[in-house]
Amino acid sequence: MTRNRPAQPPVTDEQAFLAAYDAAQFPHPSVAVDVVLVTVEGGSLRALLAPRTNHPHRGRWSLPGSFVRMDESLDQAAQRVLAAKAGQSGIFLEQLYTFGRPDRDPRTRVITIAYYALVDARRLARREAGSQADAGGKLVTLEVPWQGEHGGPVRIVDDAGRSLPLAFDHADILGLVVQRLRGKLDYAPIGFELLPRQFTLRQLQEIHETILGRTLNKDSFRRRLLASELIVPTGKLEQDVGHRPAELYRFHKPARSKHHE
Amino acid sequence: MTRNRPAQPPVTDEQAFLAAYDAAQFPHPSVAVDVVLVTVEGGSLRALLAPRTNHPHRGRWSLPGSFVRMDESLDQAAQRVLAAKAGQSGIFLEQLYTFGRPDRDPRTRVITIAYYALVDARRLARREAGSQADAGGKLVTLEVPWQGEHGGPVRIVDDAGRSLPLAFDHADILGLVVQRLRGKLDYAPIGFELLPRQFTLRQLQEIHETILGRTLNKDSFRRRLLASELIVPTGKLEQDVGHRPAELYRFHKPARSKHHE
DNA sequence: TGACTTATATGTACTATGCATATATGCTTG
DNA sequence: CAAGCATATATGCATAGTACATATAAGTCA
Repeated sequence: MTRNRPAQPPVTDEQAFLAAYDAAQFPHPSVAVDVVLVTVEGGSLRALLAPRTNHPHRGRWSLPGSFVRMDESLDQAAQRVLAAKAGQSGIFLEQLYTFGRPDRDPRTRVITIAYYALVDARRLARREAGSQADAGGKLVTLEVPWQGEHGGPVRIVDDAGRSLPLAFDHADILGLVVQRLRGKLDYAPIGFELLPRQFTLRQLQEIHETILGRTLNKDSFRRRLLASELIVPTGKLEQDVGHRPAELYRFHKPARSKHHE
Repeated sequence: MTRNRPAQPPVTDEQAFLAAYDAAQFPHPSVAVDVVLVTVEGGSLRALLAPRTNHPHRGRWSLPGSFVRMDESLDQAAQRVLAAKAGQSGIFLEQLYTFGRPDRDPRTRVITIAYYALVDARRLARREAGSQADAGGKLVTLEVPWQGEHGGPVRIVDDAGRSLPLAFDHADILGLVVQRLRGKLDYAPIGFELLPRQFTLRQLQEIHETILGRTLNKDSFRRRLLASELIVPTGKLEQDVGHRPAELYRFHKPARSKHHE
């Protein structure tokens, strides 16, 4: 260990340090999860946020989150937040990235594991109307000021088009969600998570276009999806559309499985 | 700091809970970083691990890691580990995933943010010989028992081909590294990180084939790389190869930038 | 019934890729 | 020093995927 380190504990051998480690003698950071609940509505990406009612960053908008309890996994903590703040369960939820700048929360050191969740807009609206589990949360529109997978923070605007201030580093978290969605879209079946069980190809294409922030070629999109065997036709047609109705499809999960923690 | 909480705090409103939150009254998990230092050598993926000398999982092999200090970022903690355990700095280092199963460490709750680092095998060998910063760490070979991006844990074997036992959930961490590398390889310039500054196309192809675990078409690989403008010819040729020498190229960083925390 | 709108199908040019073949070049060996 | 060797580099061609254009089908609505 040639590196000169500050006065910190005299660690000459890290293995010995780990063995002698006493949870009570060393300051621990707080650990939280923040969840970005994403949906697509009216050609826009939308996320659930709430204005802060207390001290740091009062009035600025922040993501639903919670500290991680000692007896739950990170995934369980994120599911708990999702259930408490949005009344949602059983939906797509995946770890995004862990944010840990020492000064990201002025009160104390808080490391947060960010998650993102995807849900059909209609289902979210139904649930939100049924119970008031939202606790002040609102769906706001995401404005992405960059193209492709360049990355960077995003802005949020309310339904009147006014820009809203964001708390902590939540603009970065939202930006990374968009970057991740754009990157995963063409190799992972995530578009389906934002639609009802049955949907038309046009609806799926609009989901993709909204996420990517650009238009797609209709024929190529059709052929690619139909050839992918990710979707199967139901034989049913959409109803009450004022023109020739399109066939309804449903998602057919691929055979290969993911494996994580 | 009490370990077991009496009754869970009466959380009816999460905002109020956050405001009333006192860092000292609530048990915090320990937070660590683990670093997977990856290199490619002799057609195999290799990673730096060390046998544990103490209590839990004594004798099993584990990744270099450290607890996160209160005044450093997660990236800084990972860099510190890399410098202390491998004598490496200024190399590619990126966050992988955060592992937090409550029982992943039998001593206490430890949440670990896993990083992976990529380095040229020759550079690693040079540095390792120069200083003995390794502290018991050894390069072991990764055996990947799955194809493509299917995912799953991996095995490690020593230079004699013997399988070695892994500590904690480190088999999962290593597996996710391989999965991530395979996924990123064809859209992110990571192959170059495993080569010296100047390299031949053949060398780069061997890096890709080792990571992907399958052979690639030589001509397609050539054309795709040359068309990508990620590499520029140096005009120099490789030396002492016993056959016609190939031209040496160097990596030319693309204009677009990444943006993270 | 016919106009309208969108879905669905077909055709064509272009591009990327896999595969095969031909040529170039530094090194090795007799 | 010349011939052979091994690999690099270049070229040609068939195939697959995609962008773009056009044609046909099928519901709705006046």
